Amino acid sequence: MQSRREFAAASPYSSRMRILIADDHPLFRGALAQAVRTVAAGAQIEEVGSFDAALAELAAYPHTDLVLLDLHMPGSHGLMALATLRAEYPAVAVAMVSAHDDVTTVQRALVHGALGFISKRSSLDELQAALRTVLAAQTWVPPPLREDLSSHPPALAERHLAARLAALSPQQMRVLVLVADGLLNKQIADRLGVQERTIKAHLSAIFERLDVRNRTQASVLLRSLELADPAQRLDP
Amino acid sequence: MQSRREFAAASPYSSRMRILIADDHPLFRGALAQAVRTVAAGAQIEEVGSFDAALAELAAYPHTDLVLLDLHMPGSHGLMALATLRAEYPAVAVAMVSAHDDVTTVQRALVHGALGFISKRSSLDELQAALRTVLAAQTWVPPPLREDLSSHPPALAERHLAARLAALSPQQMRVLVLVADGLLNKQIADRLGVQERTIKAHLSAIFERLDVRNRTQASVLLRSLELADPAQRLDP
DNA sequence: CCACCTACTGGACGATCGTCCGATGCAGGA
DNA sequence: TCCTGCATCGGACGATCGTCCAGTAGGTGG
Repeated sequence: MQSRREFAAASPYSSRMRILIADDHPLFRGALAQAVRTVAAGAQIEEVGSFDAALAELAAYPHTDLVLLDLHMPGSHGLMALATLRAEYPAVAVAMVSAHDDVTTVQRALVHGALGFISKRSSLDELQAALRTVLAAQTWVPPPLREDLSSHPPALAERHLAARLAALSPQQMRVLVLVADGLLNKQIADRLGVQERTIKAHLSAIFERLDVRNRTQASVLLRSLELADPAQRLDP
Repeated sequence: MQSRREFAAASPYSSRMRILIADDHPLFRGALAQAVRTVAAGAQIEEVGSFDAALAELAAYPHTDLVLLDLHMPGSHGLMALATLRAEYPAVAVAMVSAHDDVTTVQRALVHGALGFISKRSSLDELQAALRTVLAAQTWVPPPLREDLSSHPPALAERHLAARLAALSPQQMRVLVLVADGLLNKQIADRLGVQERTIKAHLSAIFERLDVRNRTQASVLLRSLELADPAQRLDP
């Protein structure tokens, strides 16, 4: 799949590996951390429960080796979180973690730069195997899906979309995310601490790279990374 | 669930029932038509393979009694097709038909005005029971999901979204769809055969009813009806 | 009949958008 | 070192957006 930069397997001679676990389910997050400790004894593990917290953690420690990113958590709009993270930290490997492990979703995650896709329905053995694989900078997908994935290449439109989004610089991606929230240029400028003029310059570049004509079309492209959230029952 | 108008069960004394089957899979479409013929002998059945064709058919025969609408077909962006159809023909009952029958999707379809949800994985007996139910203007959902659906009410945000979108007039919905495609006001005006001034007036009303401030936020709302398409492999 | 909604249109106006020209400083790769 | 990309900013300008004021016409239901 397309990747901005090759991931390097963490060398045993280097400093301790740093692994960030981002999942809003504390129990599963803990189980994930325990599994990581089992397969990578010396790893330094951080746990967060929201996408914003994950971004903050990465901002503090940009040299993180691997992020285990839940597909559905507060602030992460499906694959938008993956794209944001890939734009901001191209050198950081990201493995998606989700129970929503249908072929198309896994395929989309890989196309958009995920190193692997770990199913939450994995057994402990499988989970550990998955972690060993991604820690060695190898792609992992749930075994039952491998045949389907290899026989059905991703849609051309999806790869095209991924290529266009991957062409954006980190700041451009930040601007695009805010545009897709419906903010005005002035508001985006204030949010990012720059002049409105700068936002306009970014937008012109964004439109050119995404091959669109206005902000609405650009946000449609980004929003297409949104996935239907299978667990959006906030109303008891 | 919310509905603009109550559906009336087709009276046996009235003229023949008119049923529109919209599904891009010819085989399943035929099977569906056969099942309809079995449970409603005298019904007049029309079959189309795209959402645009469905709209054209309804434009020609607005007095259709029931539409069996595939969730994933060319031109229908997930639940956007349902919303469009409900806005245009509030009196026409719509039953969604899909193999993508997870609880959340079914629930969203009902919230957005579907009379029922028929799973493509149904047996022939179940399919006929489902058709009899929706033809009697009763809600149908796949039996395995009924317990889940009754115990988990839909998200407040989803109902709020549905209420706002259902408040739009047919023409306003048409405008919104084109806005969400990134078209300029002038382009929308040309497409609908009116003045740009009129589009602006519609947009002001749309923004007020959707409680948003600009076209980008409005298109985000509409696009949230989009579902991840499980079968978007166009690339052999 | 009248109130109400829908659809369409007009003038005017400020706000916002997006692009054209240009510029600077900085970091990283060839 | 040179070159490219990134990020920032400026002026100017036309295009577009969105709202304020207003009006006409048709259909529907109480």
